[in-house]
Amino acid sequence: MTGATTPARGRRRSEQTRLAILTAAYELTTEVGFPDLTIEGIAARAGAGKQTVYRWWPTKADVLLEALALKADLKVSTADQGSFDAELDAFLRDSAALMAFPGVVPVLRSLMAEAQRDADFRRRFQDGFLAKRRAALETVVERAAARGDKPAHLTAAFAADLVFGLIWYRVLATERLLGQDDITAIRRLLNEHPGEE
Amino acid sequence: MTGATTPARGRRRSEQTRLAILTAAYELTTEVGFPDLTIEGIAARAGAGKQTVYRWWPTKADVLLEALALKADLKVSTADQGSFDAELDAFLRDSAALMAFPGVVPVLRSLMAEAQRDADFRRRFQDGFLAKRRAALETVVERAAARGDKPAHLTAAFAADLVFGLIWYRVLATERLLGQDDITAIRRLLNEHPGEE
DNA sequence: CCATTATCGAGACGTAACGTCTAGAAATAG
DNA sequence: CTATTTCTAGACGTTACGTCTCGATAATGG
Repeated sequence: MTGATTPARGRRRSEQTRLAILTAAYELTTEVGFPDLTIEGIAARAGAGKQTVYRWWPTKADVLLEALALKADLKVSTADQGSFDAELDAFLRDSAALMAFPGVVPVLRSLMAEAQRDADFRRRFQDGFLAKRRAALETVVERAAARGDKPAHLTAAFAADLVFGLIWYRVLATERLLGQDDITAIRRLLNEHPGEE
Repeated sequence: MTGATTPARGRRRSEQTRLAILTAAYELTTEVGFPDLTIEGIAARAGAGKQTVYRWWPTKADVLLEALALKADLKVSTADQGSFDAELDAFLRDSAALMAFPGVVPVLRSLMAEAQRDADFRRRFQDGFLAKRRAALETVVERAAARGDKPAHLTAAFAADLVFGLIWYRVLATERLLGQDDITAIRRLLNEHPGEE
């Protein structure tokens, strides 16, 4: 039913308008903050009609979620680097780099906050962002397991909970960002081998 | 100036009304959710005037923060148990128990979300909740250090980031709560000793 | 080349909650 | 009894919401 059907006739969606809306949303968020961000404001700044925004995005948070992908480099390194530790290091550096993008941290805060308020957006945020990041890190751990490189007792899911937990807690509850010392500490922690088994 | 002065004359603040407001806020949140929670609704349910709520609390989130302390047992065990591992276990069990209180998880989500939107509340939430929890866990780690019980390379601050990171990430980004297996995994991870130094 | 269809910008509309403010009753202290 | 403070109750203007209407603009199909 809802397949990739119907090229359809009629006027096509304007890519230029789409980009203008995403850019306006991202910039406005850094200027006035997410709570004072309004669909009306986004449309006005983008030179678009309010209806145009409502047609394509259900909420302002969804606009911002898509704008994030446009503004920041969301690529994470999962390439085989030979060892678990090297791939973990690459992953952590990429994550730190992402959050160094101007405006990314406030946007991440806003999106996670909105995910607590709106159950529908929560699902879209999970699928469109959180799950992808998790999958990347879990890939690294699972490859380590296949290689016989993985510390005992460390599951992919638990490793992801730990790493993303640390990152998100820093973002949401503190002012400290992920630094080189943190990366070192995480690598040391996840690479330790208990004597047993 | 703003000391603990002035017993003052005039009518005293009604403790009964205060409790009615806190209870109403807590119950309403579980019923309609934080976004649809309104000061008007709280006042109406409590049989209080809107002005009475505004007089004592700056935002609805502050009402809920105080209601949380009223409804849930916020005590965390930091008593000396002889070993780092035993105290860590007690702390984690207490944390899991707190979140098993009915309604606590949704309230925690709402408060953390609100802390992202309102910088002033963010500070009050830090001081009135987050910092206290951190201090409890850091006490445990520091006592372990004094005892010579603490794993090398583990700082109190980093341990707190890890543990609270895991807990909060679970609450905010997943549906899984802290279980016995998680407690076991954390204890194992934080008690491992690298060979060096 | 014309009818059809979908998108576009612009803005009017009723609704809902906001936070402030006023008013009079109730409680407490000197 | 007088001054002071909190209490419930509700009116008030403001603001953004999401929906809806409108005429214009593009793209397709016959």
